[in-house]
Amino acid sequence: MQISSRFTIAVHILICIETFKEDYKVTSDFLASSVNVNAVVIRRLLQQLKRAGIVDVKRGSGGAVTAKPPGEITLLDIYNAVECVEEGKLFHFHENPSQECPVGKNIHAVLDDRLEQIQGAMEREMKSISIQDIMNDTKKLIEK
Amino acid sequence: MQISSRFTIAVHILICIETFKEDYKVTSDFLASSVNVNAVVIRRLLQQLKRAGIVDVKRGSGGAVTAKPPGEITLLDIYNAVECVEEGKLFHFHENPSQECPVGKNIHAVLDDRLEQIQGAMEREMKSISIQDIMNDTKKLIEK
DNA sequence: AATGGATGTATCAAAAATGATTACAACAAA
DNA sequence: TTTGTTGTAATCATTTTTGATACATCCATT
Repeated sequence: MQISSRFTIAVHILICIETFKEDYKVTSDFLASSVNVNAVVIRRLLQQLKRAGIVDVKRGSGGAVTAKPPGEITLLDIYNAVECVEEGKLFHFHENPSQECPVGKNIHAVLDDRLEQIQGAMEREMKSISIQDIMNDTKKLIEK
Repeated sequence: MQISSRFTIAVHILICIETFKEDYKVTSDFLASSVNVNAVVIRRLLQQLKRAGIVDVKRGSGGAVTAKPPGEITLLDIYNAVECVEEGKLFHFHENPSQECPVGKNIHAVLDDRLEQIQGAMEREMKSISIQDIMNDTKKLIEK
């Protein structure tokens, strides 16, 4: 199955925060308008990003800001923050392969490393892209 | 969300077919026992693998065999065969970003390439691993 | 200290995907 | 013709996601 839209929405949120931080108070309603989803979805995501140390959210007066420089926030950080899968495992393994069958008994031993290798390649690529990178592209497009 | 267990089950199936092809008729019931899921789940997967040209399944008399050498069946082939997502896209994009917002309007333009880059890294790694590779490891473990 | 705008979070509902299971027609070989 | 198997439809339960409402909590400002 696909990786949830939480991930692309979270990236969208961070780009918004950085783009508008000078000119607007970036509230969950503001973000909800840009992304076009319910404000509660945004608040839930902001909580996850906050727990991961990526953003700060102010109660009462309101508004979200990044908690560290955009160059230090990678897509992998965001993925890990919002993709709440057990131990960050990309692949769902079938639960109870037969221990009587020679193949069933060994399937984990022969597959686990390969799956990690694949997931590792994906994560390496995610780690190589920062919010700053995407901000640079965004600025260029907006200025045009 | 995670990639469905259809993927690991499909790999398990193929390893079973190759491991037992000399000694048993590998039926959906046989495979269901090793994987420990319902036989219909196996049959559905075998159909998907068949449509992708990976296995042949015999009606009536029964049994499944690989349709090409295991060295030519990669994990990417299997992934594409069973992970029935629209256009094979790994990431689910939020549907309707606001066209009024400068960020919403451009979010696809700035993200699509990056997402493809990540997915590409994953697929490259999947393509580098064949059923033969996994068979080699499996044989070693079984013989021990 | 009252107010007003915002967050944090619980709860419920709806939609989509997964996976289990039953049932049975179609098929092929003995 | 019998037997074992595949191919596939139909149904159900479960899980995950996403949408939506509601409201207590918070905090800056008046």
